[in-house]
Amino acid sequence: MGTTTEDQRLDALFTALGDRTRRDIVARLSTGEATVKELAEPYAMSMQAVSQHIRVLERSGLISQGRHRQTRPCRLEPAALEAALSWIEESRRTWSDRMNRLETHLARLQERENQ
Amino acid sequence: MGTTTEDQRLDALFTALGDRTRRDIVARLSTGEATVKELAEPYAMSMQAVSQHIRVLERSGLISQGRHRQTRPCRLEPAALEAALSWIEESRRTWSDRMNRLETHLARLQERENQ
DNA sequence: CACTTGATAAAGCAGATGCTTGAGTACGTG
DNA sequence: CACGTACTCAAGCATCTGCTTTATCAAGTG
Repeated sequence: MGTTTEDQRLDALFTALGDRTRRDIVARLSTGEATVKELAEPYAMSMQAVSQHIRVLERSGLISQGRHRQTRPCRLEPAALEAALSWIEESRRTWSDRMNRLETHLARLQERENQ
Repeated sequence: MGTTTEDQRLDALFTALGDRTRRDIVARLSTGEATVKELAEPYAMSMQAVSQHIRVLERSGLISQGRHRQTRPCRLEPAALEAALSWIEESRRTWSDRMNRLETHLARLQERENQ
């Protein structure tokens, strides 16, 4: 558990998702592949800026880029999303386990009081 | 859907999770409350630095701080975790829906070919 | 070939981030 | 009251980010 490499992986993942533009891009790619130009179209910023966001997303493992003619189509890598999901779910599970223990503990205390 | 405020909320959430120390703190708090001093103990950095991480987590809604004597106990706010989870699950759902459609489409094409 | 299109590379810059140290505050204890 | 403890506030600083612009490259098109 908790190796440094895994930490770096999660750093890159969550940092990548911590930007509105990049979340937009991920959401867009969840509906299918798209080229850099297509991804850049909705934004006021330059295509270079979007290209840099794509680099961040690629380094995080969230997307990958292929080659087709003069374009570089981007596609979502859902495995990376799963990694982020898993981390959150682990924390949630730990928290709710503890809540359940507290609950049963309190229930027992109350039972004794009512006897 | 997709209001600016919700975007800012998600920015804060994912950015907060994009740091190893802050994820550590969240994981630690999923097992129960802790004071700033207790949270700072495992790290080489100053308590002030940890206090600043806590501020970031608080602004993101992931944790909240109370007061008890001279300490400020921190507790996890699981609702914020759920918000992050939901965003990821939405993207995943969109992606897998599309995959299912592609699958059935390909199956149909193959059926016709085999006739 | 010259020219356009889709994209990356590189440099520069304003602003954010993660830490530090030093000072201040609030509560509790001798 | 003086002192210790648990913290926050504030300023400073190195580094990182998110963008820009200019330059370059690779793949089609006239």
